[in-house]
Amino acid sequence: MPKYWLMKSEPNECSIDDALAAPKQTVPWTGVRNYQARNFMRDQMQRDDGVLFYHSSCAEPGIAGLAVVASQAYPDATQFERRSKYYDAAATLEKPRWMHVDVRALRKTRLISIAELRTHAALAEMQILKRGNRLSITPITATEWAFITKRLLK
DNA sequence: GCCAACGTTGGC
DNA sequence: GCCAACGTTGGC
Repeated sequence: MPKYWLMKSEPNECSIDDALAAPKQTVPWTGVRNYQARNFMRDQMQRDDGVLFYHSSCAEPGIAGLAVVASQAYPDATQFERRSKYYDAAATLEKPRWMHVDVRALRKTRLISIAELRTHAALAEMQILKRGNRLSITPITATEWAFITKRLLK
């Protein structure tokens, strides 16, 4: 069974356009430093899972594109790079702490703003709409995925 | 820039 | 293992 995910990216760092312009339209989802988000990637994500590519911390937050999971999880190289802002002194090559998958962008979509998402009762249970949500990777149900891709994006 | 909400840290 | 303090997230 395919799974579906919403993955937040700051367009300053990597927008849907940036991802589409990358080699093979694929970007390593580096920099996740939250255990819950890491565990989703490490334990649950499978190649070809559907991804809603979400722009966060920007002028127009919302779903900006569609993508797929393009690899199994593997160690995040930035945790070992002393000059990286994602450097983690507690991580070792033998015992990496942070893992990530690759994400392949499929296409840019119209921007479905968070405000628009909030107007649909069918989407009320999306974690991203819950008060205080900060998790950068959240699961999406098959029903939510269908609603968004077949109704909002048609 | 504000600030609520949440995760992490570290003293005890 | 508790919990106050602190840092971060992210929409507004």
